[in-house]
Amino acid sequence: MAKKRFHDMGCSVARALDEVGDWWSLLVVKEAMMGTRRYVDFQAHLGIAKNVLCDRLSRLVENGVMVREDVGEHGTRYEYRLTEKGRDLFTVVTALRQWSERWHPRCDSLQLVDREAGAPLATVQVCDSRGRPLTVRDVRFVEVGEEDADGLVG
Amino acid sequence: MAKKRFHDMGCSVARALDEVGDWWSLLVVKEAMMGTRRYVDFQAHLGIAKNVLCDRLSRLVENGVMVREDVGEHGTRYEYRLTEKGRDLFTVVTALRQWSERWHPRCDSLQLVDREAGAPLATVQVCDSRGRPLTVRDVRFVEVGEEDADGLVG
DNA sequence: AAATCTGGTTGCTTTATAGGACTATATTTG
DNA sequence: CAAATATAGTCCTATAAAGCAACCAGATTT
Repeated sequence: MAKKRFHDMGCSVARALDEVGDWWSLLVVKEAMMGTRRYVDFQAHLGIAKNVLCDRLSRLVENGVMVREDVGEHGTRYEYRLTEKGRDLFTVVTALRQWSERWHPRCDSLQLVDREAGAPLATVQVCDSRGRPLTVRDVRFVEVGEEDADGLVG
Repeated sequence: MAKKRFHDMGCSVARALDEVGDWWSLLVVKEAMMGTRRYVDFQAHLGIAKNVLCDRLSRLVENGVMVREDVGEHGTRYEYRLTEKGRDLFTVVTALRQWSERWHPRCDSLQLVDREAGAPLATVQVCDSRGRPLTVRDVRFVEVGEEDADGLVG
């Protein structure tokens, strides 16, 4: 009767969600991407309960998405920072952000721009090997080593 | 003491996760993207509890991510299908899939290929307005209407 | 007529989450 | 020097959500 976990479902999407699909997890990652590093700041900015924050940070550290570093020059002080693996979730978070902006406009006052030019980012898209955009209807799922056809989606 | 929802946090990522960030929600969407349409099939393929599946499907329909269609030619029969909004989550799901494949190789036997060429997809990336790949360290978050600087991430 | 299929609902148990009180160490303030 | 503040938690309790099995109702198949 324990909460079902997804890591053993033989599906990479499930495996990913097992690590970052909990309530709050991706928001903690997103907050870290905005520069937040300290426990109290995560707590204040997100409005998350302290014990839940504790649990999420621990799990993210366990899974190699973040690291906890002692920076206690003055007093008890730690920093939670994204690892390479964590920073690599930028695509996921940005895809979510853009999806949200397309379907619920004006719910956010923040905009992402590239640091160099100050211009808005391009839309994240799934593309084929030659860079042409694809929808879910343009793809097939094949067993590695086998051929497999399936119908249209939607 | 009710579960905290994210829709009113003034953050588009939070808003997105409020709709599809529940345990199981994105897996249901992913399953639909693979062609599954019927209640019993979602249940069998995912191994999700029936009442939870009920709740997730209802919420996805409420939020316009899926639709429930009566196709009861023979007996009680409905189909749950993705809407345009739901299909638009393809980028998010694919980004998650690719992230997972990078960080936990060989946990899935399925591969996505484009229907036309049969070739694997390109890697989903965040790019600037001219198509050059960006990491989270290459972006800034600005208040719309204002300028705002922030430090490096990670 | 009985069994099966489909799409649920209900009740029960376990786990998660929210919120507040509390702690321990270290630092800053008066 | 004493008191207040800061940081990073832990512990406890109440409510909500998840998992599981049993049950149900209409329609179809056997």
